[in-house]
Amino acid sequence: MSSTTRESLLAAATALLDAGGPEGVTLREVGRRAGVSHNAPYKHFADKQALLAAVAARELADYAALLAVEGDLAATMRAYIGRALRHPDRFRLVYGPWTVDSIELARSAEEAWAALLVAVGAAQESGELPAGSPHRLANLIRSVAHGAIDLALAGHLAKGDEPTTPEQVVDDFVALLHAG
Amino acid sequence: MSSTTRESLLAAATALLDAGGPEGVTLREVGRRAGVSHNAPYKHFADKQALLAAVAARELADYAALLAVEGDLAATMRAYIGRALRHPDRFRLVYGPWTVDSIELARSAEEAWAALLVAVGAAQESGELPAGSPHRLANLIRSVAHGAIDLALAGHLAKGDEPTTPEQVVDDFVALLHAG
DNA sequence: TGGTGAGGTTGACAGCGTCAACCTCACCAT
DNA sequence: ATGGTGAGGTTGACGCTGTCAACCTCACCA
Repeated sequence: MSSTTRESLLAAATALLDAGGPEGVTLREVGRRAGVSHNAPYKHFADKQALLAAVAARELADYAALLAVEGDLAATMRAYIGRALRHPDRFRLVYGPWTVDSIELARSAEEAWAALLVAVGAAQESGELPAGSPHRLANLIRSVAHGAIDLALAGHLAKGDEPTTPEQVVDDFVALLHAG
Repeated sequence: MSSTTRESLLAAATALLDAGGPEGVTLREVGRRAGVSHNAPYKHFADKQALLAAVAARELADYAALLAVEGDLAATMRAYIGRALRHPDRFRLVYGPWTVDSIELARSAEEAWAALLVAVGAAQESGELPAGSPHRLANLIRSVAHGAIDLALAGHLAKGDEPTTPEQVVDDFVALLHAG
């Protein structure tokens, strides 16, 4: 049943990612932390990429759950931004350059997208968002949030003037949306 | 003057990045490509991060130059998107997780930000963009473009429906801006 | 009861980033 | 002229990494 070792490996990998960024995640250290040999991870994951993909899939699933809670869209996006800023390395991992394609990861992405679409649709019905293609609207708002977060993480949002937060950017965008 | 070896190292690193992503850039291979020993790079760069920072600074300077050409903002952003999509790994490197802070990189970032501010100011004067804080407007448009590009590179823009391009997202945003 | 496969082990391998020591030679002050 | 010095290059070593191969164990089922 749900071999606990696999769970320990995932937990160790996540902890290492949080603590030391992508460079900090080493298959051998993951093994050590999980209390197994340096090669045990290969009994549960094809290779390092597969392990990281599993970690990313979990984080992405959490994003999906977060986007699925009812409420106004502005609050939902703030929650998303909050989680991303709280776990920056996970965020970067999720949207990083995947050379492997994991079913698990793809399904989490699908869930997140579906949840966002529902939220946008609801916001349109409640009048919070203007009418129009929900797909395009969802892609737009997603791009704003993602861009603001990623730029903030890279230290490029505050360039030249007083510090700007992703929340501020998204709020500006929502205000603009209301004006239209 | 301007030791050519340094230039060769940068060129080799850039080529490796383009060809094999971040994992493809190896200090030893960079040395081989440049026709020097595996330790020669250390005579020109403190470590691997410093070499990559120099590559990133160059790309960022190119972005700055691109943002500085006169023209309507929509076209400028399309040019930016075009270059990012043409060199995805450089784009990711530039906005990646820097643990070192290079003067060169910081200055290129400053240049790019300044150029964008000028472009936004001009667009406001020409009536292409609405009035308001140019800083906030610049951060917003930058976030949209950056987010759309990064999501597209991660394969997350086209999820669920027919393919969506970053250009489309930015165009939608500009249209929204005009409506307001 | 015997075999089999999942999950674990140890040991090896090449490649990596980096450090240390050494060499060479153009260049400058004496 | 000459001596020293520092920039730019070399070779060799170190420990760490991802991965492969071979082996062990033991619960479980035909």
